[in-house]
Amino acid sequence: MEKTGQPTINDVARIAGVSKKTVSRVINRSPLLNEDTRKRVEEVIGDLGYIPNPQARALALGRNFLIGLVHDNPNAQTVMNVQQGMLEALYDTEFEMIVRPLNRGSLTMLDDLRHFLERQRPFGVLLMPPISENDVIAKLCADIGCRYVRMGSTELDSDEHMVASNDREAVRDATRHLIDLGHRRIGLVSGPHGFRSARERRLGFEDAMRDAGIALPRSMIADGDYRFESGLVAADRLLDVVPRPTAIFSCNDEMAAGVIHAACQRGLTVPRDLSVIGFDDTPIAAHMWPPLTTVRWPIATMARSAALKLIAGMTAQESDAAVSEPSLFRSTLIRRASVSAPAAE
Amino acid sequence: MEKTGQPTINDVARIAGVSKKTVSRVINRSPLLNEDTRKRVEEVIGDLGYIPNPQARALALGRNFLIGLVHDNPNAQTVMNVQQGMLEALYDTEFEMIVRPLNRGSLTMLDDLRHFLERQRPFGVLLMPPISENDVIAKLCADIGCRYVRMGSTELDSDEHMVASNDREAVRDATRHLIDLGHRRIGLVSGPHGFRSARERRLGFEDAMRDAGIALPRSMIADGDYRFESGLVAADRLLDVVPRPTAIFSCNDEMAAGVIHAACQRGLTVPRDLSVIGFDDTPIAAHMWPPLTTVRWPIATMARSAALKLIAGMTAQESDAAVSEPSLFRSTLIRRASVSAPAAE
DNA sequence: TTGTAGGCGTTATCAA
DNA sequence: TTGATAACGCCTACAA
Repeated sequence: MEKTGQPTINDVARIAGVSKKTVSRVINRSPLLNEDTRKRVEEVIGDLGYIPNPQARALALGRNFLIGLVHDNPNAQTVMNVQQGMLEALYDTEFEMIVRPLNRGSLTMLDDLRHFLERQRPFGVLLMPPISENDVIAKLCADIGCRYVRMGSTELDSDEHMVASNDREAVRDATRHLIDLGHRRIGLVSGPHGFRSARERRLGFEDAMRDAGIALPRSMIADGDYRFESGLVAADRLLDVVPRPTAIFSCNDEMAAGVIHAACQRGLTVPRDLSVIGFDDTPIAAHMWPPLTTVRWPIATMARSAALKLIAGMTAQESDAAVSEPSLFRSTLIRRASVSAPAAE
Repeated sequence: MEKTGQPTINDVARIAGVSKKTVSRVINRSPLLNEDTRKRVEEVIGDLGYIPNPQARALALGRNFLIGLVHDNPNAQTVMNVQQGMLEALYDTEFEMIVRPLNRGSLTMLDDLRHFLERQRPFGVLLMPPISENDVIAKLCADIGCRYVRMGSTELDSDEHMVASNDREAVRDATRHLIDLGHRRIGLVSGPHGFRSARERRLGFEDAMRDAGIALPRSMIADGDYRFESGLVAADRLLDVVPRPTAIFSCNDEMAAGVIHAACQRGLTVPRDLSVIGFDDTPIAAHMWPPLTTVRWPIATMARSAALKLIAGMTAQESDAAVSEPSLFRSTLIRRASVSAPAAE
């Protein structure tokens, strides 16, 4: 039992009257094993409550059982959803989740990541947007020899390295919903420059407006950074325009909350005076007043799928099922109370 | 350089012309080392880009460099804040954060945790409320020999194992604020049974009411579970009471959002018809309309301090500074727009 | 101040 | 189908 109190493979081998290697074979489900031997060893394992030491395995195998979540996401709920999805995939496997936030602004970001990967040598990493959009980062992972899967708003990499959503199309649909209701002056609160998702969503918005033959003056587009305050400021700008927009599409829910906040501050009523649509469908969307019409972004499902891709072929039960994890996920419009037809003028 | 491409301690030793042990001493900052030798070895380390293999160290030392975050918290923002605080403490150390959610409802929860601790053998774990309140869990950690620090709403353990906030007092102050403004019919949306924080907060509420000599009928207390929906339901019950309460204290922000939601659904205006106070000061508090008066709970700071306690004495720069991490943190009232004096009747 | 020998718990190699 | 032996990369004890 040694000093740690934990039984080791040696204890099992000795008591079962077999060699270490045989025990090892039992643990790793080797096919070439006598049934009787296996039974006997498994019994001893059960009696002793033996648990293979992950550190020792990691050393011997040259890789550990940690899946890293690398992110630099401003939205807490989004990060949590991703964590939850990952953990679902990792549940009942030998893998654990290790979280590594990165600071996009920092000059040392790349070094930080390299340092993390080289030191910790995780089995694989899940790259969250917006970091996932950076090809340099993906290349760094590849060079170091660390598996990776990127989550993104469009396909940026080969299937095995990618899980994507159809943001552009989803936003197009959402915008068309506003247009169908009769809105013509529709404002956009965009996401930050450098975010691929921001670009895709903006393109979707522009698609819909163009398709409907509606002019889109520059004054109807205000830049945001996916944070509440930026939504507030952007909405203030848009609502200053005369004539006022009758609807605003915000590139995420948090900024949409800012938009509604700004409207309330001016004494406007949503949706009577202003319709608002967000993106994400984080819990806040359903919780705010009025409940927010938004695009449901299946980020948790995507993360789960991404994690399964990462460990594909490593787990007993999944084998190649995981290889066929889907790579494209559809976002859909969730209609709630923040949208109505524009008031007659 | 071996097959992995990574240089090992052997490479460094060979090239520097010293023994492995000497290199090891350099890595671990052993005091008994010739300055020249150290310089020479460090140079080789730099040239090679050598990084000690954590798995090998973990095996040799019998412990790894993972700090676990064990939680079963319904609030995403709270969990993220804790993660952020932990990571701040772990920044620039050799420790990494590994996240382990637990399912309080599940019968296998204790086994799950035991399994996690025995398999992974984290260096230490941070226990978040509400599971941190469970003495059985703390005992399990102690028995297994895993360091732990509990975060809680009152002192549940000795200083080295505890980081606490003063919820009862903070809620007493918040409630008194309502009373001072003239409110007499004040409702309470409580937290779930079994949560120590829920109990402390409720006691604080009752303290204030009793101190002010205000009767507290059972109808003015509605049970919640810290989730939005429960706040909605609880508020509906409270607002059905005749005469209506003029203010509601909610034991967390998320439920407070539910309270405001319920009020809006009835056409009531906050704070004119109903004052609301929450607890936590999560971002949603400032983002909702009207901005929520709430109690700021310094959970990220607490988590940072807890993590520092965990690794106290393990880091070079901190040495014993971390031992003196504070154990009690004060929550304070943040006044925003969801509270006013009650309307004249 | 530095080096040698042995061990941490597991897996891989290759022979039996 | 099994087992002896040698890695894996680092650390501790003890010796020099």
